Amino acid sequence: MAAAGVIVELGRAERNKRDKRARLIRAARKLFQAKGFEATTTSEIAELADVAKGTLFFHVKSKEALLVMMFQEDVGRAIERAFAKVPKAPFIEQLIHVFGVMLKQNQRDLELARIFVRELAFVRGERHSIDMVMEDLFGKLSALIESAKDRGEIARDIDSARLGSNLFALYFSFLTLWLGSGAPSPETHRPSLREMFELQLLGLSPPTQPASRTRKRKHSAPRQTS
Amino acid sequence: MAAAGVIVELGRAERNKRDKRARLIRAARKLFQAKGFEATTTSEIAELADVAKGTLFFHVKSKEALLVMMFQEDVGRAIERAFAKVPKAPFIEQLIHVFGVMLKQNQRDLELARIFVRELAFVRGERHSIDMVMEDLFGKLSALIESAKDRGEIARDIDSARLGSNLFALYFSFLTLWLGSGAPSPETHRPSLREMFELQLLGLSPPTQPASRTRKRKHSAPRQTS
DNA sequence: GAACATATTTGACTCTGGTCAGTTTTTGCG
DNA sequence: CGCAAAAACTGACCAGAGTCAAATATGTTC
Repeated sequence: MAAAGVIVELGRAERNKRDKRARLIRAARKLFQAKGFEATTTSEIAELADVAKGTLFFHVKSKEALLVMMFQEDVGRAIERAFAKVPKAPFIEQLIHVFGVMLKQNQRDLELARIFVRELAFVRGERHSIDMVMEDLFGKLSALIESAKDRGEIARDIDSARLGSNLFALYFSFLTLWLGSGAPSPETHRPSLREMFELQLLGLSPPTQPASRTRKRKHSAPRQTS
Repeated sequence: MAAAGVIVELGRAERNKRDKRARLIRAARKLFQAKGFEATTTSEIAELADVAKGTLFFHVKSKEALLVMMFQEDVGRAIERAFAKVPKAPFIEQLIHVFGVMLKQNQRDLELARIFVRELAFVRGERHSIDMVMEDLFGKLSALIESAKDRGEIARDIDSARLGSNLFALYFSFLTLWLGSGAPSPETHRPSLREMFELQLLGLSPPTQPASRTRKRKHSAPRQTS
């Protein structure tokens, strides 16, 4: 099949099946980013990917699914990036850093982000993918929590996975509400992500050392808004 | 207008403007519940409401908006119901009760609930409505928290509004994830809503009384699943 | 390599959400 | 009233997502 001869004439034909999906996503990305989600038609995507419209829908369930796949890649990369250089700072600051990166990622294109989040609760069919990314994030979050335990910032008897999932839940709601009221910058009067995290973390520090119950402080962390 | 004569011939004509919207929502509800969201066409809704399709879109922005409005009513009512008889029990139980009612409400029709949640992050345009319901819920939640403070279950220096918003955030994420994996009953291995709440509430009790730091207990609340 | 089975591709076609120019109704005012 | 401006209404129309029967490519077996 890939022996000597025909290397030029192949055009559409050689690219094997596994590529198709990637090609479609790439085409979709380019168009979505250039013209926006609504303004891009599935026919255009198919054309740019050099396949017929029917083929597109043979590989992908819907236009939205395309957007979700594309975001999956981006979010995955954002997670890598975020965890690649977690600051050596109090746990709360590390959280703000990590989720700050995620937030910034979404901020790149509000329309797309909004649709992505919207579809999250929907993704029936594609069993894995989304869960993959989720899995990954949760794992890394747990690790972060574990080391916070080592530093004595968080009590040992707290379940890391559980705490990670709560923190993510807070982030997710914040993101949703944020996108819902479509403001590019931080936001209205709603509590900030930092405040939400602080409240969750309150009282999770170990009882060991002296002055363990440090609740009274209104805020405490150094600046660096979010 | 409504004097002696014409009472029979009036058909479409008398129902004044304020009714229109309600009529449309009622028609939509009937059809959505009978045939499902996708299967119902906007033409059908318009017909059942006895107006032209164009009129429907003059009053309502989109098919989805109709669903959201309808759910708004239902959710509002569910909140009333939930807070009408909050059990005289530990705060966590009260929470489970309240959000349990909400969850059950959504369980009535998974497809519709899914779409409702999906649109929540979107509702641009209709400034109020959704926020109204939100406002209401937050207020009632705060009150609940306040009385928990009075009972000494929660420290006074915790901001009620803030805690309420965190609890809601946890609920919202749980609901989204729950609907996302479309299981009518509780769910997979994901943490339960109760567990999420417990972790948030951990360490928020006042330092006053003895044995304040009750963390070690794995679970603690009396049964009554959710 | 013939004959059959299965997987992929295609584009004409359908169906429906949403629009819009034009018409009817309501309102405001001298 | 008479009349003009605004609001509400209408249904023919359109664009574009998603379908499907037929065509083609790929794989398998003897």
